[in-house]
Amino acid sequence: MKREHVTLKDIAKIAGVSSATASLALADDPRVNIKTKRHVLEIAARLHYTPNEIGRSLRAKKADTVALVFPNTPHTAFTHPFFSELLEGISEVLMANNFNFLLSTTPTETDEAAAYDKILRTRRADGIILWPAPVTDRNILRIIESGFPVVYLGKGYHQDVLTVERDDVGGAYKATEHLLMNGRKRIVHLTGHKDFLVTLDRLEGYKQALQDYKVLFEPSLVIDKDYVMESGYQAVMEMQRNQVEYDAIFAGNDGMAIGAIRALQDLGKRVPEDVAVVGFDNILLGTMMKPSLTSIEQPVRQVGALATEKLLDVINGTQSERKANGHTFPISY
Amino acid sequence: MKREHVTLKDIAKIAGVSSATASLALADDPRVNIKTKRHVLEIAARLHYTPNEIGRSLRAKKADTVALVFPNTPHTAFTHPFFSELLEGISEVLMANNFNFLLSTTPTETDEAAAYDKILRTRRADGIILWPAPVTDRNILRIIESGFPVVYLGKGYHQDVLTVERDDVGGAYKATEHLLMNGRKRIVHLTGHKDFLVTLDRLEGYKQALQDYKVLFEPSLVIDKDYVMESGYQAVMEMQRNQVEYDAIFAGNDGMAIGAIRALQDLGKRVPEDVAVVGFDNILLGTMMKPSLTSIEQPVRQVGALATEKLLDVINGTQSERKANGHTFPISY
DNA sequence: GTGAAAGCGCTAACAA
DNA sequence: TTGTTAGCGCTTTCAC
Repeated sequence: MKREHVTLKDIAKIAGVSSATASLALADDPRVNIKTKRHVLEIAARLHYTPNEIGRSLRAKKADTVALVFPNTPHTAFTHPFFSELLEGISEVLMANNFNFLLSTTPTETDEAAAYDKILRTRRADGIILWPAPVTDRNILRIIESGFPVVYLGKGYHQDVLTVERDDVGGAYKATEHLLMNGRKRIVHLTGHKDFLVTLDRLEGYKQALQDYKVLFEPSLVIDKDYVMESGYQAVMEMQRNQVEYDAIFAGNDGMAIGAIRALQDLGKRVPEDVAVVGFDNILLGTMMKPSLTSIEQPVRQVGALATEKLLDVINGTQSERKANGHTFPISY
Repeated sequence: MKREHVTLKDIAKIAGVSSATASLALADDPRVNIKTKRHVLEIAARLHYTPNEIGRSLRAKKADTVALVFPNTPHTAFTHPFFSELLEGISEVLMANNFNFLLSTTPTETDEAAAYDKILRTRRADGIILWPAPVTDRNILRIIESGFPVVYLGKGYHQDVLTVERDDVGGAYKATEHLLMNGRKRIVHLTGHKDFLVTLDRLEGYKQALQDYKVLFEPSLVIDKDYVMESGYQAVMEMQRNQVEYDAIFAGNDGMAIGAIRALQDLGKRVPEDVAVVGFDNILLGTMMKPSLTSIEQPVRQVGALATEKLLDVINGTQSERKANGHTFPISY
């Protein structure tokens, strides 16, 4: 018993006007007679008329929709700790602007190209928010060059792309500095996937801090991991087996930090007395742990919101589309 | 330099056929000559043609899109621990079926009605997945009665609605039983918002277990809270002030459990020796805490996936739309 | 086997 | 001030 949908034509017919007039009336166009307008509006309200956006989209050649595209692989998945915050920031702005929010995930990274293309060509969305891709990903360039409105949530590796990024180098510098100022000398750094720029940036910040504080950088203290909680745990266990000596850990994200702390506890080491640990992201759960997790705050929600605002500007033509438009968020801790 | 879009007409013109034939060729219709077909397909591929889905939607009167609607309020927000898992389950099924995923949030619960209506009438989506609403919410009924394909992620309070729910009573029963079997007698229950059915169900399971184990239910041991980590912390502190005696806590979710554990630790109580704590949701972080959090597993991802599959069945007409279609997920721990 | 034409719901240019 | 017409891109009869 699916009710047929009430359309503009229905309204027009009942009101005894043409659909053009009805359309104008609903758009509150000054040309249409005030009485007719009221009449039309009254009928529309009574029948709970809402314009079919598909029809409107086809006509206007825009979808009033923004898509977030990202691969749903373990390390960039939904379960990524701050992913939900990002969604929240994006969603807020979109809803406030009466835009729709399309979520597009791909099972693997290689399918990403297809997903981009699809969004691009099916015209289901007017713009795309891109999740940071591996630096090796060449698809990004294609999208950017297509002229389609895009905002990239990371460091732009193309002059013309709109970006919103965080100061990962600076954040990592602060984290490391914090440990150095507490007198730590042998600071382990647990990295994420090395093919992400974020990872390289955090490593860079770590190195810079060491250098500024005249502590020799020791490659053996950098453990390549993958942003997963379990890896933090394993890293500590591996170091135990390899008899690595260290008095602090700077983890590439909070997940690894939490895993590391757990491992340290299981080994009977005291945190932070024996080993101090600093994370990155400042997820809420860190504050409730014992010991509390020291972490670098990531303004993820604001990143999402700002990225969306900038994208909408481009879509609405409020802003010149192709300009170096990078914006770096400061990171506090 | 926004490139104009390549349309079916373009393909047809270049191929030297009518757009009707081009359309049939692309749909692999047997009527069209194999040679023409190949020719058309070749050109389409070369020009990277993808049908405009808006046009197609308008014609077909369907959007190939499913919307998830929920209020973005603190306790049902994105940051809800298992929210991301739900998204993942939904997303997986939708992408596999070439459906689009629309995320629709509302700033307040009262705006939800508007959001539903909008989705319903703008025809942007063919079906809706409904986040569990407060039992007091009357909007749900309107949607259900509208005949629009809907699946509700909770206990149906309408005979005709398709639901996917979890066995919250049973889960809470198990959690409480676990504590009782460990010899605990004075078990505190931290509840979530009382106007959600989940909350009432968990309370019910708690009561049933007590009864079955011949432990007197004591209303003063039920503390009304709101599923937020901080509240778990506060609850313990309040009980301390009020000199409530207890030897176990069954928290309505993991967040409150984690908060409670932290408070207990701050008060110098040992977990689980002095006070045993059981949570609900089994979020990943619980396993990395020290002490590890005992929790009731929620198959949230599967709930999302199943809900989506059932909804697609309804949309595709694979399944009779209006039938008692409840499905209860078993909960393990 | 192919093309012409109609129409999904909407809006905008143009006429009246 | 209102109506007529056309067309966004697509698919689907119905002729040929």
